[in-house]
Amino acid sequence: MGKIRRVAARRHHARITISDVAIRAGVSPMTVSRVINSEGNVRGSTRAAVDAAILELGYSPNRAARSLASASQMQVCLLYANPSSTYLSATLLGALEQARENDTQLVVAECDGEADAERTIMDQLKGGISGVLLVPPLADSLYLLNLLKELDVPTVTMGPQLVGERISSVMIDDRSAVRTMTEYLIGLGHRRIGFITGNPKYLVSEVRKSGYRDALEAAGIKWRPELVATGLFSYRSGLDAANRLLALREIPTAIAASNDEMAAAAISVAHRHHIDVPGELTVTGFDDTLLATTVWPAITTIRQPISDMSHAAIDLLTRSIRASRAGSNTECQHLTLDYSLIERGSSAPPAQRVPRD
Amino acid sequence: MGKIRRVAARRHHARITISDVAIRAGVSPMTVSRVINSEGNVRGSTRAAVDAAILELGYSPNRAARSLASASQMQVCLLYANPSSTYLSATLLGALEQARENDTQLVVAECDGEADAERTIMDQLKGGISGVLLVPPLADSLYLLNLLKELDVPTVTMGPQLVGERISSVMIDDRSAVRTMTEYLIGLGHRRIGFITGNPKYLVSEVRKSGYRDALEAAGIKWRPELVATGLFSYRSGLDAANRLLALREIPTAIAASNDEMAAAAISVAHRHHIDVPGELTVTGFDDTLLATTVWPAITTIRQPISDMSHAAIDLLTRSIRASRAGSNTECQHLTLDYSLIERGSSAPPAQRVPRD
DNA sequence: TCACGGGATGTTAACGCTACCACTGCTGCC
DNA sequence: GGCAGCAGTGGTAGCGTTAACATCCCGTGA
Repeated sequence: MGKIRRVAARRHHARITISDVAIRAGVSPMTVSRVINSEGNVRGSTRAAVDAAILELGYSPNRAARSLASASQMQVCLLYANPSSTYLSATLLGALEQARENDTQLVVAECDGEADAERTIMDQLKGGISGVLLVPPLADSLYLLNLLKELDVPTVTMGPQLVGERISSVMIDDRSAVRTMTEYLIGLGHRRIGFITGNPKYLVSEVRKSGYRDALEAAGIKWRPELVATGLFSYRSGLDAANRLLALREIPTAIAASNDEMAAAAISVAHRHHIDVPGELTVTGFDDTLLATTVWPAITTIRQPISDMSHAAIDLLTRSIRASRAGSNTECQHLTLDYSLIERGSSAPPAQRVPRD
Repeated sequence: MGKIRRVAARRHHARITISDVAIRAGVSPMTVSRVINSEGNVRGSTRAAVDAAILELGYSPNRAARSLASASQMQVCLLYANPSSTYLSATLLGALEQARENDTQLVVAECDGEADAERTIMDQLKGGISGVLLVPPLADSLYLLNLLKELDVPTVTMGPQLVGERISSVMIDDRSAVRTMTEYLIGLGHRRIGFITGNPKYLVSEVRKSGYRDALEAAGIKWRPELVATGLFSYRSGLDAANRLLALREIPTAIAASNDEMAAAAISVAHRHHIDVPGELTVTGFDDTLLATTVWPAITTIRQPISDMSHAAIDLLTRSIRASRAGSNTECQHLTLDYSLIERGSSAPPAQRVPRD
């Protein structure tokens, strides 16, 4: 008895495919593909018909088939080193969303220090990633940036635009942000404004300090070195810095800290000195981390659109990967997104000194 | 003149495929596939040969081809509602890693409240997701769990194992964790131990309180209602609860709070009452959030292995999706992972009352 | 001795999409 | 008129893997 060769009728998933759309629109699958990928050389009427069919059938392309056929399976690596979890989670959310949109696999890797970062990058490259996104503080590392440039790995940073480095970046204008904050304090009536810097080893610290100076200069307020205390971005360093500022003969009526942690520390020091915040002392932060709303009073601060930034960064990265694969040498881009000043309970006009109306 | 049909020699990506491995190992691609997917019915020696070939060639399977062939393009949705960013980032990291391993697309969606969650779930289902991971506090919502069960959507929660609910979950043993913490306090010599509960509307609050009672009972310490203050998990509610406990005629020598925020609040209240922590009062938290190490003294607390939990949860979820697709009706599982007690500066033996040696 | 069962392995045909041509008209130009 | 050029479209053959069979082989029991 002859054997009947049953053709494997792989259960049809009832999924709508490109062919379904093609039939519906009365064209070939290839044309549908062209429409989907918004290639040129498709007549307007054809395009419209296909679009209509897609809409009617609720078609959405199969990502797996797409990357298989186009051999464009993209993986990018988001590299971080102990940032605050607020920053990390916001970054991840934005990056994930954009990665999904761009049909790209997101790999997240932690490392501590540059040496470890180098190792991690090499490992990831072996693992098949085709681009790297650096978030602070790694985004600040000239060493890493040079390494990545030598390896010719498409890279985007979320951080300061490094002079001379031809690497794309997404950021806010830190200088202008601190200037805005300082101007806000001046607007409240403060004249004696202390400033707690960030860790001098990071470029962004210097940048933020410049914003403070800019505002003072613009308002014609003399810059006093004793009102600037160096911090390291940590709570502990904030305690020390605030102690120094509050030990001055004439204490400031406001303190602008370079991040929320140090601002929280300043509030704590003030309370220990029985100085009321904001009644006797205004304190402001930077970053709008969880901490800003946890302490009492809640901290007036600057919010970076972190999710939007990582969103944009991933988009930039995937584009530049595609471009470099296509052989075209794209210029690197620098995106600047808008920050916002979040006014909370830790800031108020100065008390007695400048009586207001 | 006949046309010569040139076969499109799609540029070979020099990528190592399953066939390369098969040739090297002297078997068929199918056998290699079986080895990769660790299916049964492969002889040990064959398996070894294939493994060797894989190693030699540095082969790694093409994810796109895999999901295409197995029609297993899986998307799972991680649904969250304003959890702490510490929790969120840890969850995301674990989930991302496992999702990658299981070749699954992770979609993250935020929502606030049950009504919004329902809408989000419906949207995501339309978007093609095939499973849902609920993280606290959504994991606690009977309403959502019932909804998901009715919709027959594979679901895993990171949270309490709800009685009667046939939904898989991953968690730590909260009851035992609080018991451990309380026993630690008793071991330090504390006898008068206050407890700040979580928001009564969440099951986990009750569970944690039971752990406190367990420990007291086991140590033969009488349970005093006045030593239990109800909180809501928030910093503010922690202030109120701590104020109540510290207003007692005889104040406790230790306070165990149901989370770090309330513990931080308790420390703050103690300081305002000029009570030294941990000299005169020990305070402990739960969760090991960023806050635990930010405040001073740093809080002794319980750490949940959050990344490991989401890791496990995603694995559970993808398995159950695969199972439900295969038609087999899997039992739901409940995984319990280990917690750890992190000893920090906020705990010490009680002061004068119980002189030690 | 031989059919039988079942474990181990091979074969074939998808999965849904796109690269790479081929083809069809039409325009423009010598 | 013939032919190159080009926009618009279609046909075909994969991309790398796995599902569903088909086949082989070896030990067993009748």
